[in-house]
Amino acid sequence: MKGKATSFDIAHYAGVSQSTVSRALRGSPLVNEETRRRVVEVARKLNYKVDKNASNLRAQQSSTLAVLLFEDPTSDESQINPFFLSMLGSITRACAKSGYDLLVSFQSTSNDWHADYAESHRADGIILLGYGDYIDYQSKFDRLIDSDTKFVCWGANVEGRPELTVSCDNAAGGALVAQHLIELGRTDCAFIGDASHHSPEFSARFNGFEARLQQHGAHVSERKMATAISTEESGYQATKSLLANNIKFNALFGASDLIAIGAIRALQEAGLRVPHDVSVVGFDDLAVARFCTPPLSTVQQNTTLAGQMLVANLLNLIANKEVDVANSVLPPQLIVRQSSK
Amino acid sequence: MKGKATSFDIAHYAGVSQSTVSRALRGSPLVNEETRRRVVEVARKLNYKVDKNASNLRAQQSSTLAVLLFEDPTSDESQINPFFLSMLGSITRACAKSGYDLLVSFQSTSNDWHADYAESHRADGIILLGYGDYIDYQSKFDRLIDSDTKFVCWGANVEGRPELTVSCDNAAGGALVAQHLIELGRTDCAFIGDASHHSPEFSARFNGFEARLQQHGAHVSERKMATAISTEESGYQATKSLLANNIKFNALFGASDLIAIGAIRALQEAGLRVPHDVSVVGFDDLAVARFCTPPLSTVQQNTTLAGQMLVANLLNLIANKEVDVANSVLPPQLIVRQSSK
DNA sequence: CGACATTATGACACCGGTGTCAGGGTTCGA
DNA sequence: TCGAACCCTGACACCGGTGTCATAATGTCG
Repeated sequence: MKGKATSFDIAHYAGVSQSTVSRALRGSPLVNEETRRRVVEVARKLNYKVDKNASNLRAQQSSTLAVLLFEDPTSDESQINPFFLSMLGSITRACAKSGYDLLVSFQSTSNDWHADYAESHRADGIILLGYGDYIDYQSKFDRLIDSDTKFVCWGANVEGRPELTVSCDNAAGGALVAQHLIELGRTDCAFIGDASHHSPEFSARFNGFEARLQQHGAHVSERKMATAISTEESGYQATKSLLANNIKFNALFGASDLIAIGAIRALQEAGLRVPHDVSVVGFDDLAVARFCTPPLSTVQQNTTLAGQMLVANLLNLIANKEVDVANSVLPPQLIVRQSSK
Repeated sequence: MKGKATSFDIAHYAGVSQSTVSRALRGSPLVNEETRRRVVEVARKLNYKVDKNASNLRAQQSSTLAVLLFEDPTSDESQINPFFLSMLGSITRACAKSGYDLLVSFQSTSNDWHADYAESHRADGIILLGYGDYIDYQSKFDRLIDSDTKFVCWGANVEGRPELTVSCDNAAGGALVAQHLIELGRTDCAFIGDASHHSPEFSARFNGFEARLQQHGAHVSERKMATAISTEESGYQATKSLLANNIKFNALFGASDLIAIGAIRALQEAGLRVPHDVSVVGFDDLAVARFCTPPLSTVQQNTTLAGQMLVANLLNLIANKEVDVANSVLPPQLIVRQSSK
């Protein structure tokens, strides 16, 4: 036997037609139990595996999903945000459970990625991951919708299409942080992140935070906000610039854990004690949060659930079934550790 | 135009045959420049994308690699070892650079994964990642070799086939740690990990460590060794059991960062100060290492280079080209932080 | 016992490309 | 003017499955 065995080989050895082999192996009820046993046996012996390319070509589907990871072009090329890595892990598992394969790809935000994966039939659907520029995305969403590509997106809302998004309730998360700081009596807050419309997730966190503060007569003054992307370095620099301008505060909310960790470094370098002088809270609950100094209070996003939800919703879209929109906004959870006392 | 455009559609609108379309789009020198321009133009307008399934079927290759991640069945299901996640990131990038797609899959060690991905033509080659049971692997390697599947493996050696492995020079890394502790005058060492043949990487680290110690008249006594897999919890438990037996030491080498971080927790809980009472060194240089308390001294494995090497070697195997065996053992680098003073 | 339903199977077209081969048209040298 | 060489193009078989349709074999019932 040269090369791999085909269904014709199996047919030959089992003394049936190729059609019957195909049916037998896919559990068609049209084939006699006895015949099936014989076919399966021969297939096992010849170590036969269905050729996915042939099968997918004919069936016009791929049993494959694609994950596209977008990275902030300004962030460090070599390091991938651990939050998305953890998400990737849970997506992979969820895919496996559903019998789908997973293609992974990194895309720089500027890339002309389009709907390539789906249009070339490499994947049945696409999952988009990344903190990114909301404006820039919208046109790409349109392109995907135009070409009737099935996709779901983490975080960013697709205008008028709630079924395409799975996200954490960022505003509720921000509110949890505010509530926590209020209870600690630390309402003179700084915010490091990006409250503008460029970053829908960060701004939602900020808005929820600010709204809750205002309910208690506090608020974040413009002066105490600094812009950062989700890296330790960026959080460090942003905080440093606040301190350099001699801005005072007794609490700091970092829009992501990496930002908060960078902020802590800046604070400590400036001789401020965390949490004694400044309470710090992050967002994400990365594995790092537990181990850093001091252990970081943060808002946990349930990545396992998020991954399952993304995959489940995408599969529903592909099957033209109803998507559970109500449960696609995941509840965040406050994790209090030493950094906020 | 219902459904996606095919090469026949392009042919129709460009006024040429389907064969010419195929040739034109793949840059065949057989096609006239003027004709090619016309075809490309029409293809762009109709938003045509080559169907990968058809193309792969005919060409009998997939331009896809698969990564199989093995996890210790005893480790926490929900958390993926960050070291491999980081590796995954660099592999993804290396793949993209070579124009290959990447399939990602998790496998429990017990799984009957076999050569499925390659045999069903879903991937041209396979990358194996994971700390695992060496014995268990060997039979699976045989299976892969038997079916002539192209694969490379991180860490574990494939008997007599050095071209199939990319690894860090674990022994050299262990030696670096020993040297460092010797210079600190901390030669009364504990080792947490697995020095048995079950874990080729951990035992290589231990052996290099022990050998260097012995060159300086020291060594690790049997009593000061405890077995752990690569999780924080396991490192914590193992260290705790040593301490419970009242074993004393002034240095501790954790076979991985997660182990070392767990060890630090156990030490601190027991009232021991790191590094004042015990110097702790890990292995991997996870992102966490920099942020934990105290920042962890460790041996860095260059995951970026490792990913590139894995992909490059695999592509060479697929193309039946020579593999750069000499450079497939990557040099480790000692990173000294506070945990070892 | 003939009409008809039921079950199991084979033949065959088809999915959308790729590679081979044959042939039409032009140019160039003899 | 004729043939060889060259360039470009189209026709067609083929990759390895899947789904449809036709049909043979067996069973059921009036």
